[in-house]
Amino acid sequence: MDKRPISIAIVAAEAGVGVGTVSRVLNGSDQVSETTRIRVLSTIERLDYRPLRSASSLSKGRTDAVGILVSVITRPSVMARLVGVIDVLSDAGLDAVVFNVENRAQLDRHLSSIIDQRRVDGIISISLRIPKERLARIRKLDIPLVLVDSSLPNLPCVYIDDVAGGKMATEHLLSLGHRRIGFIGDNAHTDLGMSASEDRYAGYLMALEAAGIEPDFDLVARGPHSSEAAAVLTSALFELGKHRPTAIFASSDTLAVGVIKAAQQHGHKIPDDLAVIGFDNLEVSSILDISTVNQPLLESGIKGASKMVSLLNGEIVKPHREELLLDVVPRGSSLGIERNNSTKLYGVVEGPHGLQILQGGEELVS
Amino acid sequence: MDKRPISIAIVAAEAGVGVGTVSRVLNGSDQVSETTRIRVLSTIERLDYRPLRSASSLSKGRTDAVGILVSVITRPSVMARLVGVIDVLSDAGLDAVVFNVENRAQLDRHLSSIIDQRRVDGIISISLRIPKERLARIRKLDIPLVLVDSSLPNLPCVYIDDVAGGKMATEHLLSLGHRRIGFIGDNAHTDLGMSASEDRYAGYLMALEAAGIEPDFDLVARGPHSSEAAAVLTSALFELGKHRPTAIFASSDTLAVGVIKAAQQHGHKIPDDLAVIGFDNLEVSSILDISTVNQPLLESGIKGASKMVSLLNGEIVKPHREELLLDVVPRGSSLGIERNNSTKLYGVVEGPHGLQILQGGEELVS
DNA sequence: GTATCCCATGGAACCGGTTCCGTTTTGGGG
DNA sequence: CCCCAAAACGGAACCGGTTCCATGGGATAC
Repeated sequence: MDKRPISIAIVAAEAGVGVGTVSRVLNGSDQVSETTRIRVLSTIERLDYRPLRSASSLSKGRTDAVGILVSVITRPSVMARLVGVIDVLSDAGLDAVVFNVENRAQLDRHLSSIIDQRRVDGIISISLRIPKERLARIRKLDIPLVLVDSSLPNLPCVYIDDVAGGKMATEHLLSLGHRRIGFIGDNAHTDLGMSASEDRYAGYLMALEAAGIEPDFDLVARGPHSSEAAAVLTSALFELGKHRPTAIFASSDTLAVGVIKAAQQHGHKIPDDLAVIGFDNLEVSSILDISTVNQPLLESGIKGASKMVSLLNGEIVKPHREELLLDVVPRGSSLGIERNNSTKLYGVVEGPHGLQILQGGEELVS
Repeated sequence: MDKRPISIAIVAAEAGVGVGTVSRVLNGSDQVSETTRIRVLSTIERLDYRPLRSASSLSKGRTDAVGILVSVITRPSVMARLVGVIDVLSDAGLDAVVFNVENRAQLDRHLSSIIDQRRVDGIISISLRIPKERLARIRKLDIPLVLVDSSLPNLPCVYIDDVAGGKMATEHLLSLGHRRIGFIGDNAHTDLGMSASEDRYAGYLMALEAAGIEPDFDLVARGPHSSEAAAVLTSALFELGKHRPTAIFASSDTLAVGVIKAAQQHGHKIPDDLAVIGFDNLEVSSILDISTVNQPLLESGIKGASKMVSLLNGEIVKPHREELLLDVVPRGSSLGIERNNSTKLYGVVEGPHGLQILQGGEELVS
């Protein structure tokens, strides 16, 4: 029995060639004759040789891995971006090393570990604000950095205009005739710098002002990013009695779900007694028929990761900073038109054991 | 300007010590005098030296990284497990390299890349069935492998008894007096081997049989894993008229959401006209008050990753194979008792700009 | 004072690929 | 058949840490 795993030297000896040749075969160099290539490949096969990634990394001077810093990964919106990032990196042959960041301490810890251990070739930050001093260091060390869902000068990034989005959402409610419009958002996350909710709030205020409406801070409420919290806040708003809002802009769909749930518990009809619009266009808002502001989540991940791939290939990143567009998706929670939006998408057939909807695309292959 | 990054040799020369000593300082060996340690550390600081992970990996013979194979990452249940895994690995100083698997081809591609490039020290598989031939290879090569949400003989794994869970869910509906109980589940994913839905279906059949009820396959429907699909299937079941089910067991909460939505669209009251129970106890089922079977998702990830950490440390994995327990969480969708479950968890206070719920735990630190 | 032991230390060998440079082989033209 | 350019190839040097072994020096014991 061979004690140590097969190395390139053993393969070379066994195939009767030099180590350089084996390496060239492995890396698809065209400096190898067809005969030799076949001989080497068959030897590799026979010995079951598996090159060691870290050795390759050491000589090549790169890890072929990208660190992904993710703010509170469980949020569906963050999740969708992450999926986009991972898919693109995989296709480019890059490892996706994921770091979950839930508070400032973790952010610092992971950042310094990434930077100081030189374990990855670049960093993609999702929905996070990198602290100034870390940023300076990353820049000085020339570590490729791409921001997804945030924006900083002179850095490649993919972002949206949350202020404009908040304005659009509020204008949608205004256009339906509402004047007492409430806002429910996240607590300001000063530690992680996730300012989306506050930015959307700013847009909300702008829209009100443009409509000549004095903002009523009794209609504004903030809490943790959960449906439950939003439900509680909404209940509190209902205690205003006849001064309660006739419409609510929730700074994310997750919150909108809670708003609607609370309204129903109080016996209020959606949207007649309370119109609701959310933000993000999560899957849940589609099924629950919640109006929302659509933002391209998956696409933001895809575009961000593509920029990283370009950076690592030494190519020029085409649109260095890229703003993705938003659009209002009006649904039943504000319009009151129950749209039977799904029925025609699927064909129900008789299966061997009951009804069945066949999957589309690749799933059919199996 | 120094062209090349600082190496350990430069640090050693600058500090007037040998490379061995610097390495010992870096690795916290106690074979270094305090004076020397301080001098080396200050030199490291001064030169801004950052050790290269891949070089260390090469000498040490390990990567300190773990590959995580994740089946369709976007599913909330899978997501929760992943979070648990990542957190534990991070704490153990291990990199989490995530591979998203959406079909059989991807599974094969990622597996062979992981195995053949020796890029990670171990593999954690979440909700996937590893193909037999790959498994044999992994075993032969002695690559540590831990299964989360699946089970195979002689492998460390964390799993649940889906059959028992399906039985529990169905028994819950039976205990409420229902006799015409429908089942809505996923299409069988033979390619990825995610058998949870079918296993739960088996439990459903067992419970019916135990209750002396002949299964009615007209009440059984399968489709893609989405609320929309479940809604369509539910609508189809309603077309049975007076033969329609009085209760439905949905093999996951995501599907249950669609079931409820469809019922409401048809003007049916939950749970009076239709009782519903889901599976997984996702966040959404809590806010929408959906009865469900709780399984410890986060915990499964935590336990699975812990086993991996033990394996890599050469320790004995305590419970080699671990079954996590399930329990029925009865909620309004089957019982009809609207539980006002959230209100008392939060304290609403007057904030500077409207109402506010303060975050709990670590968020308060900032 | 000297023998002994142990702790601290320097540094060479090593991990397993990649790359460059020098040499050999090949192939085609004269 | 010979010559020369180009292609194919071998292998040493190198990437930057870790580890083991040999060595030096200080403390302790006698």
